[in-house]
Amino acid sequence: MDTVEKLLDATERRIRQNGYHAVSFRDLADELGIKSASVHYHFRRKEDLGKAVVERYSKRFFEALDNAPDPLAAYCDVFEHALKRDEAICLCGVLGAETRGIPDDVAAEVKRFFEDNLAWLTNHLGDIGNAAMALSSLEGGMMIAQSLDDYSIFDRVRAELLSKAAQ
Amino acid sequence: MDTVEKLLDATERRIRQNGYHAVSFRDLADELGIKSASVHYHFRRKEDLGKAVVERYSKRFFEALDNAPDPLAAYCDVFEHALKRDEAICLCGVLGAETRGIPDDVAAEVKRFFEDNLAWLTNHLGDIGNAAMALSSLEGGMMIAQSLDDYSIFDRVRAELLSKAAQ
DNA sequence: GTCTATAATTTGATAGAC
DNA sequence: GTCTATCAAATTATAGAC
Repeated sequence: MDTVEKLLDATERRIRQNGYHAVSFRDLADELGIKSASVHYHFRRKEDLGKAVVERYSKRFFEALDNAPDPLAAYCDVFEHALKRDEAICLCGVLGAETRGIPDDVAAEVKRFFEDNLAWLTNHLGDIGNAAMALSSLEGGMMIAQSLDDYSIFDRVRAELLSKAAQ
Repeated sequence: MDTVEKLLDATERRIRQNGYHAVSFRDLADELGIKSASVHYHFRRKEDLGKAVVERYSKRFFEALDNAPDPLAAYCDVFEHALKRDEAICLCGVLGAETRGIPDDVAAEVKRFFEDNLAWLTNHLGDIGNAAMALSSLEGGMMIAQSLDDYSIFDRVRAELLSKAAQ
């Protein structure tokens, strides 16, 4: 795997666990066994790296939703995977909470992620109210599960969403 | 108003808008027209300040819920006020997203806030599934509304919560 | 309670050799 | 593409005068 990909991996994990401002070029370099100047070679500014991470995250997110037989269940699955496999919340959930404190072009990319999510959900669920509830509760449920260090609140959110949708 | 109260105000606003790591003693001092050494006189370490802010926030939050005739509507109101009057999301929503990247004692105070919220909601709504949905969707709805710079998603969440509760 | 002064560390970023 | 070396700025925090 090339350095760029490794940098994107390490940055995504660190932002998702600690927040944008808790990620430094030196820490990333140490993790990869290189020097911080080499990180700057691949991404001149920190916001270039941040923007690239969000773009890759968003692309992968929607690819994982392709051709799902049950859209809402598939949608919940993607978030559940992100939470339990990676032991971290949604990248855009972290960055959205820090919106005003991060560079404008990174915040713009996060905004686009949420707009695309609402469009996808509205398209597949047919109702924008249900779309708003699904996105908000899953994002909030991840954040609270992380704070409590207990996934059960996320599981309850998922169960409620699917049971109310079946009515 | 004394310096401690002014510091708590400024810190709360800055964390809620930008995140924990985007708040510095110098910025706080500048806002109050004092020097950063004077901030350290009142709060020796940054985590002492952070913990005090969460404690005050939590105390005020539950005071605002006292004696509400309609618990769920009152609960939504508190979050709506926080979002629209302060033009910022929930303090613990920001800190919860940064959980692993902030000092342990601050994270512990945030965890307690969410535990208390779930207990209050479960007590007043009677069902822990509804409690999980209310807390998660309101927290998530605030965060996404901030990212989109558009409150309508929060308003939809609120409307959905109240209409589903009435069924 | 606030100040000046300062320490020690970390940060994002660049220049130029290899 | 990675390195050494370095910079300017910012950070948390402390000592001691007033």
